[in-house]
Amino acid sequence: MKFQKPKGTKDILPKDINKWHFAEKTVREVSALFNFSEIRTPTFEYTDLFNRGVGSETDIVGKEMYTFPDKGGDSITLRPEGTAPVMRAYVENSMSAEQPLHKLYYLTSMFRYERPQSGRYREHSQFGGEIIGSDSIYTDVELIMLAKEVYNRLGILNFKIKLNSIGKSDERKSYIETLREFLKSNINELSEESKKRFETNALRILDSKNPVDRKITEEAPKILDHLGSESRSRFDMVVNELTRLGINYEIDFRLVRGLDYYTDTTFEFISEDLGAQDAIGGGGRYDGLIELLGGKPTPGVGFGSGMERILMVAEKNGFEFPEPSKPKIYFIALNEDAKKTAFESMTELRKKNISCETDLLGRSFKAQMREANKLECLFVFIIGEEELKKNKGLLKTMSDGSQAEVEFNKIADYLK
RNA sequence: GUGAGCGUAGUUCAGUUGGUUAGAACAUCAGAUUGUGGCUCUGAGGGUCGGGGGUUCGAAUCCCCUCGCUCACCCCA
Repeated sequence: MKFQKPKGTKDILPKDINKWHFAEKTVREVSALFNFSEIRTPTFEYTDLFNRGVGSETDIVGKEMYTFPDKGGDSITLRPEGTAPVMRAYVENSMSAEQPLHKLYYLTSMFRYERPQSGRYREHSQFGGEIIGSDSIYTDVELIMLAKEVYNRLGILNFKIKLNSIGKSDERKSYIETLREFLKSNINELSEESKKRFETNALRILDSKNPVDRKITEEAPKILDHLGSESRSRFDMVVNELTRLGINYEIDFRLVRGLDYYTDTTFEFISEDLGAQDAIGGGGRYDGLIELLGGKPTPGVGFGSGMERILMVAEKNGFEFPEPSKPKIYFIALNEDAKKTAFESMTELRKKNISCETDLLGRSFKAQMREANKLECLFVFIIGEEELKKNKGLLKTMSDGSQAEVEFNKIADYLK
């Protein structure tokens, strides 16, 4: 095999494409239902956007980015996540001047240089939503509802919603001190990774999968108990509203998220039908991000959700995707003149939005019939020498085998 | 970056303690009296057994290297 696709990428072949089309259509329909508008940003950005926006201490920026110098010497990075680019576009295009509130969604590829495994690719497709300009608790709630609706429409019902709040930046800072104080006595027992994090990003020790780490952090002070009263009551209001709307969730003190821009509410959608990579979506508030990127202080909240993972869960649940459309009528032409006539008729039918197909391999009558049958065409239109003489072809209905003589320019009238 | 498992036709897989031209099913294509599909029957094409090196009279099978895939760690969607 001479050429192979790069590691962690995939070809989506025709036999699978209808699943993608349906999932994408669902995302767009539900987004419209919630009055979200699509935004498209470039596939690559200047590297600095992610260094500043996502945080240089995060793993995504620290070790997972596709970064390279372009021919002019600028450092370019393939977009590893959706929020920072959208916020950059929001600021750069002065979108706040048009209207105070924006509800945006995207559906596009993300790139991360990681070792592939189940549910993880180097290029993967993500849909996400962002609400910019409001700090209302209803924005948090609405995003969760949006994601949930998309999942539900793809037959995904058995997922958990995990919630937490990591408060404002100063609250988080002081909590981290509290956490460090607590961990200090056990620091030697922590995993190597967590030891490093003790200095750089102690919060992340909470979401370590290492059993020893987890045991130690089980008894750690909870961030929810260390929030200011405003942040705490805001979180309670989000939770109460979700309860009122009948949404099931669980509060998880370990849910701290790996991107630096998050504040207050964080949430994740977890499916038990996946392997180790079990998050089908996640997000949270990022009230400081826009200011960090040079805009006016503006609140925001958003989430991202992996299309491959969504499709995996949908398939595992046996969701029945709609069948791809088949040509309605197959033209069997038995000689050159017949072929010309067939193409005239097909041109007319296609103008009328009727899908049709004919043989392009010069195969026998029988083989063409088989092909029509395999394509599940409802009709076959046969043109041979006799038909050309009569100026009428044979329209065969495949379901019952009946045939009728039909003029070449009147076929559409007979297709019901 | 670390670890484990796995690479045989398009696909799913057989392949006996190393032994002759590497098999099956499905799929593909072509026929089964001349211009008619599904079912059935017959036949055909398709593999440098991931690649390279080694051991051996002889390697798909044993050893080494390499590439790839898969899963897990890490991290995240």
